[in-house]
Amino acid sequence: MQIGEAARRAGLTVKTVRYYANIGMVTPRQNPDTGYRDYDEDDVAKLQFVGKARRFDFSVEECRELLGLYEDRNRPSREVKALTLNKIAEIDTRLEELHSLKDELSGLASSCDGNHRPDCPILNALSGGE
Amino acid sequence: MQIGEAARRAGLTVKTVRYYANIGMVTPRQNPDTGYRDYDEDDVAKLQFVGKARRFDFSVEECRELLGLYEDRNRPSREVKALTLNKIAEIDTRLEELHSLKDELSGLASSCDGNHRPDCPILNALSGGE
DNA sequence: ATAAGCCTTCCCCCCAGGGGAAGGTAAAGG
DNA sequence: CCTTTACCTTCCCCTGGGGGGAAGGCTTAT
Repeated sequence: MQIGEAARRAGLTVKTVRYYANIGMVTPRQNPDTGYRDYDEDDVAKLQFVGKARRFDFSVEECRELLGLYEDRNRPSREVKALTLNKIAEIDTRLEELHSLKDELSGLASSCDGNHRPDCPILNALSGGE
Repeated sequence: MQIGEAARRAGLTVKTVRYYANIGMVTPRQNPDTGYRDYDEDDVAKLQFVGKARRFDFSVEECRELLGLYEDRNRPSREVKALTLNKIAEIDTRLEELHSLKDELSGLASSCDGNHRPDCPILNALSGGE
């Protein structure tokens, strides 16, 4: 099938699918007559796989790794689990950062009247010494 | 003072300070003899302000806006508070996304034995139809 | 004289594609 | 048979927020 239908079936944009072909992640055959990319069911399955992994916040490089494991029928599940736990740890770190950021901003916002007068504790905090 | 000391005092890199000059955010005078950028105390204060706002996850464009409010001695604090509440809402959204992402990944990870055998529920979930 | 330590502009790099131009191809309708 | 429409191709520039480094210029200290 052509790239448009493959993209539709995988729930991705044509641009994205073409990008994955360019970086060698999902490489379809090429129709020698038209020069068009020619996707089969296997390619679509890989595109769906990558699309889903991306939605799980795996980077493109991590997706490439997962795809390698996915295609290797004999790899130990340990490797996949390690990647997943790693990703969870990253998410945890980011969650903590965002939590403390939110706490600080919330503190500032609640100390600011938000009225028509120019005095503003938020700006004072931003301009104050570290 | 030269850019190096201004950067040091603001806790930023020279590259960053030069970037802020290029995009017109903090624009020092220019020494006509050497062509070097020439920062005064006011510039350093602005750099510190922007550096701090960046650490609070404000984008460069938002920093520019905050800086404008900071320099306007008569603006209502309302405007600053609105920007801050907006940023808090963004952070909340991202927090929710990351939380549900973590829940899903954690569920997958706990269902995977992580042993030497190839069967892996994580990959099955990623390849399963959405 | 030369090395160190500043500064300048200029250009390419990251990520994960998006937007759009210029041009080839295929199928359907008039 | 011709045209419109809907595909597809490659190519290049754009995003954010700078980082890395080249090539070159200026003082100052040794």
